[in-house]
Amino acid sequence: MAQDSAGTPSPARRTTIRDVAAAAGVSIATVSRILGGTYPSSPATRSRVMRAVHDLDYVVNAHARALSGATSKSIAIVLNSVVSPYYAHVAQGVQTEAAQRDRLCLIGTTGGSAERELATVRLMRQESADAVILVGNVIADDSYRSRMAEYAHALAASGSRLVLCGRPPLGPDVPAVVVEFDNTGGAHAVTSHLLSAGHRRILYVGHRPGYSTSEGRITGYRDALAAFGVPHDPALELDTASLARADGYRVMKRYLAGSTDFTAVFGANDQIAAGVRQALVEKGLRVPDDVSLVGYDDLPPAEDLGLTTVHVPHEELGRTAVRLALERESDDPAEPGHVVLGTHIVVRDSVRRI
Amino acid sequence: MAQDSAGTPSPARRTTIRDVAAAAGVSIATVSRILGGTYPSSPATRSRVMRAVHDLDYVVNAHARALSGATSKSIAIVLNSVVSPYYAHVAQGVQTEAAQRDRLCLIGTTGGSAERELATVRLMRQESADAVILVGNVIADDSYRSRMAEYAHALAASGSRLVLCGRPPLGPDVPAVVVEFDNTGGAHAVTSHLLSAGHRRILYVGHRPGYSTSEGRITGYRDALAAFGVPHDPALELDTASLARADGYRVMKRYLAGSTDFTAVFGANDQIAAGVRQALVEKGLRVPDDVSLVGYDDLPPAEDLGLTTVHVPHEELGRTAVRLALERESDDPAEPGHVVLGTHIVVRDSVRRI
DNA sequence: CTGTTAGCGCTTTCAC
DNA sequence: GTGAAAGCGCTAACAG
Repeated sequence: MAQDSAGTPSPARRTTIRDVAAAAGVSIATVSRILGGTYPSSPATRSRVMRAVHDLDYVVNAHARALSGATSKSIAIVLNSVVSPYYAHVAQGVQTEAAQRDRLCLIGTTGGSAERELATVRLMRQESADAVILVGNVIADDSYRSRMAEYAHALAASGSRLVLCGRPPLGPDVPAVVVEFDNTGGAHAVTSHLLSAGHRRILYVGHRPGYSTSEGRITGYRDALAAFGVPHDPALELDTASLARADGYRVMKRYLAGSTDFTAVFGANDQIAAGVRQALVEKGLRVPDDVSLVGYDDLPPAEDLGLTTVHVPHEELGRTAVRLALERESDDPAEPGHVVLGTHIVVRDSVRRI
Repeated sequence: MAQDSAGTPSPARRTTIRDVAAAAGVSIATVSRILGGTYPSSPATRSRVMRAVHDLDYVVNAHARALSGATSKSIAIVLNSVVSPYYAHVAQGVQTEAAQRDRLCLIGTTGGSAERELATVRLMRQESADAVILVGNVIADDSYRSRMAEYAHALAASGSRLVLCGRPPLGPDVPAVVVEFDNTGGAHAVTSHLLSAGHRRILYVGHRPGYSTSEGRITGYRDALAAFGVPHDPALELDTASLARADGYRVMKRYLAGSTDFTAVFGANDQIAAGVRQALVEKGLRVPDDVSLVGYDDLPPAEDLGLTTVHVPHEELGRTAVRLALERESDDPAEPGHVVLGTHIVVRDSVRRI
């Protein structure tokens, strides 16, 4: 009797190219060529092969294909978390662009831990991803810089590349491409918007010293103030530990207990602005009647709150990251590989002229 | 002169296990075993190998490893989009649990297109993912059922498995596991909450006939009404095309033009509720003073709006999906593989007793 | 304990 | 046009 005839169903074995070849009565080389596309073949053979493929519901083994030299096709994205709208939108952009270029998307989250980031990047290296895209805000200290340089070189050494999103560039000797937003410009624009409406005492809530994004935004704020000849008052700049709504609420509440010497608030992002708004409302101050409020990012809950804010093209960031990573493959490596995406202000209903 | 000595940098070749073996002066088998862990080896050899691995910054080639039989380690998740908070939270859960089990997470979005779903599932098959997790709301028609059965069998045939999240089960002959929420129970609970507060004319906004989730929720609504002896009035059930905020707004606005014969609104989800709220406010009706409002999901913007809603453990859904998929590997296949996750009501400040 | 060797499934020269 | 055969990098029997 035939082997494997007994009751135990043989543990699922994937149908291989060999099965297809046998079914079509051709060699595996022929099957490979026909499936590969660009290759001459007789219509008769071709249809027999295709029929076998269909009947057997054959799909290639991506691992075998990758191993045998065919360029692998995957983009890796590494971020803090997927639930934050900021990251989610960037991830969506990455995924969309990757799919359009017929590439698989590998995803890993780090929860902000450098250790998990390292592990994740290593994992992506194992998978030989075409590119590894790192997203997110970070303190650009020496430890960060050397870690990134390490990633960049390791990836470059195996023909992959590192893309940094919303993070500061690393220097010319590091083989990484950077895509970021114009934080300073956007912050300058909204601050000017407030200043034009007559506001002079503008609270900045949610600064996080050291974080490049934060530094960029507060610089725009200060520059705009200076441009309008408004003296800089450090007491109006409130730091927070995170950019979560709760922090905006907490810090604003505490400040309100001491002083109300301001007419407008600039939240470092929309979440902070939402928290600020809550604190104001609880204090009996209405937006925009009593206090004007602006945010940054144009993500939920900006629209729900009718918040004037700065629109940031998050999804475009993701797409650009993929595009850059892939296009630079054939490019000359002399190019800087640093792109800054513009932002624009979105006027809703949270600012009042005084 | 040596080959490859000229200017052109040889196209990045990844360092292989052979390089490590050579550097450490051992065979590749030894390297493989030492890196594999569970295997005896002399400390001396071991340290030499580890040193070489470190010096060369070697990482295994996941494709080669997968090809040579070592069980691949990846979980695929397929969803409409990552930017919707609903999907984002589920994805986060999947990713977290996958990482904990030391597995890579592949992600694909379909934008709701069946065609792209098919393509994505095929892609995941090529990658030989341990499991393919399909998330999201869907009309459970025959076309859907046969498509899922096809996926399930194809995946099962190659030792993988299909997991359906928030979708109806397929029947006992289809090798798929299902994880969903108790939509009916949650809807029953919030509706009862409104009824207990004295409301009798309760508008249900956002029904989508045919969608299993929607059917479950409206059933809970109707059952609760019946339990309180309130007659069912079909005119109070408003359909929408999607569950987007804009649809809630539009439908509510239209309804308000004709009638205001209700004291409470149940939004099919929080987004719908947010739109409803906007329409109410524009009409001069305040929440909860004039109209009570509840939602479903407990996702943003529920908290911002102080919305009483039903908390749904989205992240847990993702984790459970991974757990089920992986644990059933060794399990007996007789088990149904159908899990229903419970929900609970979250009382905030959008319901008033009358 | 360590080395040799045979594949895993596929692509790709090289012959025919 | 098509087939035969040589690897891709790794793991897992087999020897030693």
